[in-house]
Amino acid sequence: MAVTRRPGAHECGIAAAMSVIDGKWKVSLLWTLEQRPRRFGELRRLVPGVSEKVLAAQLRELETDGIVHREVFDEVPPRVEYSLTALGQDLNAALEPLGDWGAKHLLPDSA
Amino acid sequence: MAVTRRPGAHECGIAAAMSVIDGKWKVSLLWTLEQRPRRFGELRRLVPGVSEKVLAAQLRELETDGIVHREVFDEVPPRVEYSLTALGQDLNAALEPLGDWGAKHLLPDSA
DNA sequence: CTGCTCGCTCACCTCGGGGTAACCACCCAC
DNA sequence: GTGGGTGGTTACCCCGAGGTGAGCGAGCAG
Repeated sequence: MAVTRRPGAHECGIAAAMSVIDGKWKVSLLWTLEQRPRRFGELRRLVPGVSEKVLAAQLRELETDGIVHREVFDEVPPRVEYSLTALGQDLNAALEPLGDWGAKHLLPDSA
Repeated sequence: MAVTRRPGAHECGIAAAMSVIDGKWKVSLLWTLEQRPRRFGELRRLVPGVSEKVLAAQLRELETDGIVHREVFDEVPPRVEYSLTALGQDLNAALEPLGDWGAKHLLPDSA
């Protein structure tokens, strides 16, 4: 979304956070990785609709932002596992109120 | 951002919430309106960089989503005031943890 | 008559995020 | 040799959010 940041209490914090979760699939990835570490192809299957290119790109962005950890196992066939860092888990926790708000006020029946 | 929504606990809630705050200037608007109701031109000045077209569009989206209230005063020169609804105030509150997270972990010095 | 403010709307263009498909190296099974 | 699965990279295209500038209708100041 590329939210514009202006000085101000925690609005700048929001802008910074938004820039980190900016990307069509990042929240889905965050949420999927919350459960347990996943492999690349696993993520591709669990997040239907994402292309390999964009999946790789957004995972890399999350990695450079310190949200996910990427671990390469030198096996054959090659294996790569992505997992949430502590920072990523904090981020997911910080997203919960927003999810609750959305579920409460926007979804047809959250009974 | 147009976050993709898939079934799941409150991830769909997050996706719904994200679709509401999706727009380059919406969080800034939310934050500016949090303080007090504002007029159109006032918002344009307080949120530097936004164009009139996009300001009008995003305000209208926020209005149809029930986040802001638009009140027209039949004066001359014309006056229009935008304010947060209760729903909008709830949304801002739900965004606070995210802002705190961003301020804490992403901003250079939040001391 | 001209110009200014206010709150928009409209037509036009740009730019980049994301989609599509092909390709890579490696190894195994058939 | 052919196909499949691993985890990617690369080139190319498309579309839509957002930026730009103009206009508009009313009224008041000069």
